[in-house]
Amino acid sequence: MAKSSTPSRERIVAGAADMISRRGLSATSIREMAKHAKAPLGSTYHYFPEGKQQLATEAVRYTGEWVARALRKELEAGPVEGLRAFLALWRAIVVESDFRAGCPVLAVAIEEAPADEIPPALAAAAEVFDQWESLLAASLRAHGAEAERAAQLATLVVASVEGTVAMCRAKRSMEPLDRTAEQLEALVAGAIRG
Amino acid sequence: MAKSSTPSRERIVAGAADMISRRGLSATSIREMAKHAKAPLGSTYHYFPEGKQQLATEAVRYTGEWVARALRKELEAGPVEGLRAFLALWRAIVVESDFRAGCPVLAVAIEEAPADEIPPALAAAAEVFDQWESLLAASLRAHGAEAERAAQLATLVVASVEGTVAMCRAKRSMEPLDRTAEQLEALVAGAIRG
DNA sequence: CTCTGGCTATAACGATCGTCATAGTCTACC
DNA sequence: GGTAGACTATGACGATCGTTATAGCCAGAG
Repeated sequence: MAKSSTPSRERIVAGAADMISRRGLSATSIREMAKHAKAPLGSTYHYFPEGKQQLATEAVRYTGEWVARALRKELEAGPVEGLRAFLALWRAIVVESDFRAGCPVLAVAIEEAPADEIPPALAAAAEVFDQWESLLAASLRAHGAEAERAAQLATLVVASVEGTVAMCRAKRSMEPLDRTAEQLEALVAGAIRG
Repeated sequence: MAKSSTPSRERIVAGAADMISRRGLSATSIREMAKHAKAPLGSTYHYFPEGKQQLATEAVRYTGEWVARALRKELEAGPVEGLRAFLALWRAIVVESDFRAGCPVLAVAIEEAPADEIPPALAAAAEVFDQWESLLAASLRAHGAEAERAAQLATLVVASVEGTVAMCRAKRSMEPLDRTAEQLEALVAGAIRG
């Protein structure tokens, strides 16, 4: 085989990320994910033999990589431009879904509360947040921001955007993101200036 | 009857809020909520005849009121003190649950993505966010902050704390909240000074 | 004491869940 | 052309979901 490298597997992952971002992890069944990706149910267990956890983990990582790629590219023009791209990206997801979709990474991070062990999907979410923060912090430092402040600001950006997206969905309004955007842009601009 | 006003009903709501904050709405069953509150399943439908939606709605409002009460009290000492109390409150929830609990309002806000109509629990979440923002913004304005800036900052505080709590849970570390706290305190202090 | 009505106990309803097993199809290579 | 192995089709498993129904309990009012 091999030629294939069918986008089938990737379609499932991307579709899973989308559905998780709308309804949360445990409200999204494997059957629905398969149907949404026009793949048979059997295929999901063929590609993801460890079941739902594996699929959720890959969906988180997929989203993480997708956002990180956009972030890396836009950060080349500077931290403010990177921030603006980050904001625009989430704005588009919320607007284009008519306030129904958000961030699948946050959705997974919130729904996993095991007693004994850490599920892989939760660990993946932590790594994705770290990755986004690292990209922002590195760019801030490269433009003159002090290290500690850069780290703090990067965390604030990721956290507040995640929270704001959820608030926009609840309120069915983009005003929270507008407000957060203005504050964050001023903060980032100030950090690389002084 | 009437004398009763048994705390039974309230116990169910409080327990539901706690469980939702740990596992999310759809991962929390009514049976488990009843058991957690040591109430029979029948009672749940007696007190909340509209079922899970009603219970979720009341859990959101219950949490909203509880936080708002703490916020109102501590804001009397000023915006910075109010912010600190807000941060301490969420810090305690995360730490005392060993990173397993978060904010039930956020959990509900994220898990509801209906096609046709807005579920009452989601509307309640929007109102709770609004309430928290209003309290913070009013305090900021009362201490000299310009109105627009106060509103923006209030949104940023609520959103970033919500997001940070989720990040702390995923990373199993309080570092994100430490960083966010420092940034927010500086911002609030700056806003009421100039 | 009787009776009323808030609360509980118990069982069931259809639906759907995650997961697995098994047999079948198809394609790529020898 | 035949064989291997990737993928699909189908159906079942036990469990659990939200919800409802019905019968029973038990305190307080008359």
